Amino acid sequence: MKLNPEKLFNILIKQFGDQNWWPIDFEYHKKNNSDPRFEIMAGVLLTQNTSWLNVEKSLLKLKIANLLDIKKILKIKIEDLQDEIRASGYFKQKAKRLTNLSLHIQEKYNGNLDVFFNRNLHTIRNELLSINGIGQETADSILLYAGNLPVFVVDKYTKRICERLAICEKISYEKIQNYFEHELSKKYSKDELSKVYNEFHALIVLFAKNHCRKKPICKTCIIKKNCKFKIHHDNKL
DNA sequence: GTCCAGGGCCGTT
DNA sequence: AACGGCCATGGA
Repeated sequence: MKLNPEKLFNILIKQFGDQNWWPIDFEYHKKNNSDPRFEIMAGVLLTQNTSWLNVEKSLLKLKIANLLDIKKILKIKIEDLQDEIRASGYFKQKAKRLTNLSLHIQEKYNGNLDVFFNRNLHTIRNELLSINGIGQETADSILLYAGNLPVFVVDKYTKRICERLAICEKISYEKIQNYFEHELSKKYSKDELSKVYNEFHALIVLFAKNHCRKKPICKTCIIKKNCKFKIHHDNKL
């Protein structure tokens, strides 16, 4: 059986169930009367090439300092912001990137995320891409998880899994994204797509962390019969 | 000690 | 267009 995006999605969701991303503490934002979407945007930036465990440390420090807010990010000194996010690495770059994003939304939309997200998807995407420090994956993760907009996110894991499971070749970000969105939009209605893309990417991350690592753990992998990756380290098959 | 993690920018070829 | 160096911390 040759895998395609829809089959992979069905296999993963049957095995692991709904993930209900983005991982976030909504209670904090209720108590604090703050916008959870900004925590998601900050988390997306901080997790660039960085383990989520380290990002959680930074997010916790930002909460304790009461800094998960566009205006407050813009108010404090950049050195102090760097200190708060040191645990998630590249802290000088990422402090600048958090500032770049905050400044953009503050200046163009008076910090109003409703106004920012309530526009054409591609308009927002191009705008995000124009901000230094935001590339395609970061932009799409913000659109999908903070904006609840229907975009399929392609990351390192998606590419790795696509190659190993022979779903598609080693091709560009856009081509993988177009392929997945094209296939899935044939099977799901417009209203379902945001949820499907949301769950799918979360499941890909989970599967890649648990099994399809750089050095894979194949013994307990549920899809190994479709895998063309040669080095099954712990595989007694 | 080594490897790796939910990328992106910038300069060179 | 494609590639390499760089950015940095902390867990396995």
